[in-house]
Amino acid sequence: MPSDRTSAGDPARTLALLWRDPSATPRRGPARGLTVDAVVDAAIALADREGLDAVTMRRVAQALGVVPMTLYTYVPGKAELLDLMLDAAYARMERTDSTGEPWRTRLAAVARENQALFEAHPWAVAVSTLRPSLGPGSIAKYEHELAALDGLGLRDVEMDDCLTHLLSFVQANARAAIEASAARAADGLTDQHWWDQAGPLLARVLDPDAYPLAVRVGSAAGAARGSAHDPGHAFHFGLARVLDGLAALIERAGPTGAG
Amino acid sequence: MPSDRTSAGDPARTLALLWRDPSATPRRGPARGLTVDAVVDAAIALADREGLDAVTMRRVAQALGVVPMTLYTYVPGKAELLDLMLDAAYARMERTDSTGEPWRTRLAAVARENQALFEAHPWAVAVSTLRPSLGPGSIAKYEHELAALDGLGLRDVEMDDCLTHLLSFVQANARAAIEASAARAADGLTDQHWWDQAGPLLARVLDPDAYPLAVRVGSAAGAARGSAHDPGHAFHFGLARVLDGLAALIERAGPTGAG
DNA sequence: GAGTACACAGTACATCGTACGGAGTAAGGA
DNA sequence: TCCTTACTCCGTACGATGTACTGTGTACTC
Repeated sequence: MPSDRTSAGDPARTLALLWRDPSATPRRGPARGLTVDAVVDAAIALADREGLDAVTMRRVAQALGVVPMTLYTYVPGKAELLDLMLDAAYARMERTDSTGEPWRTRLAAVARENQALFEAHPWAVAVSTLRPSLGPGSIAKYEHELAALDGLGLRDVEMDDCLTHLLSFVQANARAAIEASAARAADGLTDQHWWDQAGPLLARVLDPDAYPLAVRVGSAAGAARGSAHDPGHAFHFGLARVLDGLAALIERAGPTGAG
Repeated sequence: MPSDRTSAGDPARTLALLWRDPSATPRRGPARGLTVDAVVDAAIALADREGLDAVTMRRVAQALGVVPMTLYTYVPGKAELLDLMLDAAYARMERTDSTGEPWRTRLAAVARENQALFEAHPWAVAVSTLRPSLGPGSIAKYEHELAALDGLGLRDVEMDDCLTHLLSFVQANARAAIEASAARAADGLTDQHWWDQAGPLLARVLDPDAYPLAVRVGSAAGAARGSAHDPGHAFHFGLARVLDGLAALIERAGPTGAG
């Protein structure tokens, strides 16, 4: 499988595809039986239902009733298909209008929108690169999210820095949540079963004298996660920290439109 | 390729392997020609030199002068090999002693150690799950890093929260840096070349009236990144934000050992 | 000394992305 | 009008992956 997630192909071609540029649709030959959107939608549906691993050219083609190679007349390769999927997901994100709200409320809304994206489309965190692919979805999302940082007295570069910082937190948090639930699902082990298996060795090897903090804090954290605990705890905690961290910058910049 | 990065195998077996438990080494039969460490080291060397994609069972075996299937007498599967690689990398991290320093200095040191890990072993960000696999390397790392948060008046769970928050920032930052440089290397395009190709369409489609903030801020950010600019800018910016965010929590908790 | 548990090799299979070539179709220029 | 050309769609095929399975020979245990 030569070069999967590299997107090394002609960037102009990929951009034209992302923007559905007419130059990308042919003028001659038989009518097409499908559309790029149909391919992308089928791939997204598959990824939503069965995860990113299920998105193979064969399975997507099967869902559309065509033979695998047919997809290549719509899309240069799988990497570009993934780019298109992500941009489509971006384009369809809900964008709450929070103009007039204080900046913390606005940024919290942005964070929650992105969290919702990753909750609805867990595959998006694996595809997302944080380097926007400059499709219409990315740009619309970027524009919307920058609005939450506008009028705070930040310089342009700082606005981008702050947004990147916020989004990278949400993505890291989503990634952790997804991997945790994937690990739980992969080995169909209940926590009890897991401890029965791993406990004896762990108890022998995790010497509280050698690792006092790790054992104490680790078991406290494990107990907190394991018991009936707010599942979105890490998100709330982290978001509060991120906003506090930005506050030091924003409130120094000048409360022009801070509300 | 059934089930790659799932680590679904027997957790006890994996743990025994991580801790090099004697129960994992056999008592009968011919002497082994290799060791688990030799396999892990070969895999790490390969990953360091050619990236994680080059780490295939065949290539690792080749580097060791054995046939691919031989590796399976040392390691249950590839997923476990990756776990072992990560834990070995954790174990070998430099751990600067910063006791006595103020907490910001201590946490900054932790952040830099992790950044150095990802710089030396870029594959580690792809393997790392933020859910520690409980190997000796993970535990030693956890113990060391918790020490930077000890004596600040934080509850145990908060210590874990803060550390997770800090590490997840470093990892997200490293991921972005790696993907950026990978994208630059993948298509051997210079930035100039890229703009020649993509510029015309982009100029036509990125209407400043439709996306005023995106165009303005995006080009400012792009110019800042493109020109002679501190390459670690995002790290410094983000770290400062993270520490400011934790400060609100830590300094409220009580400056017991804040220095 | 017998039986067992193991190391190591070789072959084989399912799965992946996609290169390649052929058959048929519709638009553009003569 | 017809031929060329550009295109769609299909089928086959290739190299690569992780690893299950099946020997064959070795060294420890009783």
